[in-house]
Amino acid sequence: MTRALLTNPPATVAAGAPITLISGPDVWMEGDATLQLAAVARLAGCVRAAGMPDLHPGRGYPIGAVVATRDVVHPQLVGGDAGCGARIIVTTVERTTPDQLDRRLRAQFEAALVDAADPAALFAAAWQRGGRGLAEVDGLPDGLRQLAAREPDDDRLPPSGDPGRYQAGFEQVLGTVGGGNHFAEISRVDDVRDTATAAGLGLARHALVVVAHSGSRGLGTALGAHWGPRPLRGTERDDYLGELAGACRFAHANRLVVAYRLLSALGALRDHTLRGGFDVTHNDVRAERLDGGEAWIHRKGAAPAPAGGLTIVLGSRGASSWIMLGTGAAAGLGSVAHGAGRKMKRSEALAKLKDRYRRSEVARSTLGGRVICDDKALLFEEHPDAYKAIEPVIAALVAHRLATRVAALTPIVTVKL
DNA sequence: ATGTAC
Repeated sequence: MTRALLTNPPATVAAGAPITLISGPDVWMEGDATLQLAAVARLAGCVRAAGMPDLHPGRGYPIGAVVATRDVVHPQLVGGDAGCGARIIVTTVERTTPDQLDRRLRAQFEAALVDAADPAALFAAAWQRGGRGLAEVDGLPDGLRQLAAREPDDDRLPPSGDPGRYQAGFEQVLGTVGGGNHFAEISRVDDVRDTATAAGLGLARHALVVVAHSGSRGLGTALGAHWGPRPLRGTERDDYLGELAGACRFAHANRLVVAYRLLSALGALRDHTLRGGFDVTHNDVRAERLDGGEAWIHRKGAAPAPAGGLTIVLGSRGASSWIMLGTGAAAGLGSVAHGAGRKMKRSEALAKLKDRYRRSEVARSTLGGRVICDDKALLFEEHPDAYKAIEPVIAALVAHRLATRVAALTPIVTVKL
């Protein structure tokens, strides 16, 4: 059965909803992950499931999966890191002074954002309007407010439910990266494959791009704890979706503040040094068209890739990220992988790599980039060796026509503070 | 992934 799952083109597995596995040559997939995907396809209301080439085992449910349901929504298929995603902003800056940049990055990420702003107003702005909301909050740095004013409003359903349940202190985490695979990064455009699309983003070879990969931090965990592991229907489902909308907007605001901090350290906050950018959420559930009807599309570690939509597949500090252009292909449920995907569990990576590398080696990547991280365990847990190779993942997405390549970004400095 | 407890 595992062998059948790993065939290419995609295989369909009996029992439960049809599953499409987006795999290809040299894409490693752990058997446990495909078993988890098969289990997901048997959940209440499930009509389709897709495994992306970064599929790997999660807690109960796999990461790198897209699950379509009718009527029922499963909060567990979004996970505790609800609203997590990636944000990029393109600059015209080409040069940095490494030591000065390190100092500036530390200063940015170690400073408190909220000192001068009213906490309740800050939380409400992020929950209600995401990054755009920060433009209206008094007391925030001018550069951040100007960056926020450039943001379009979110087109998803408006937040509802009870934000009062969650607003105790979460504004404190706005602008923080978090742990695990989250990072803030300055990277360089080193390979442009689609010049027209790249030009639309203002993206030119050698230019520096800031990348923020983070989520709603403790807020998503609180949401998951409140709603629990059961399927939701009717008004309960709608209340959850309203609160998820708030958490997703909060996560978007968080990534914008992280991007602001990177741009600030880089000295790229002026109008003439800023180009385009975009933000994608890869842990989410939303209503989308499917087979002529509407379905709830759950994404857990899968980035939306609608026809003509920009998206990003995140590399590691030892591998490039790829900006891609979606096709909206039904086979992938309008999605792509969110990254290379883990090859080793965190505990396994720590145990194996501690003996393989010195600590001075893990703070530097094979691509010449630097890592700013004070957590020794995290340096090993998130080492590039703990991840699959990115190139076969991108090649599989292209071969299955889920997206096309726009440009590759090579990490220069990765911040995990 | 996270905040907190062990």
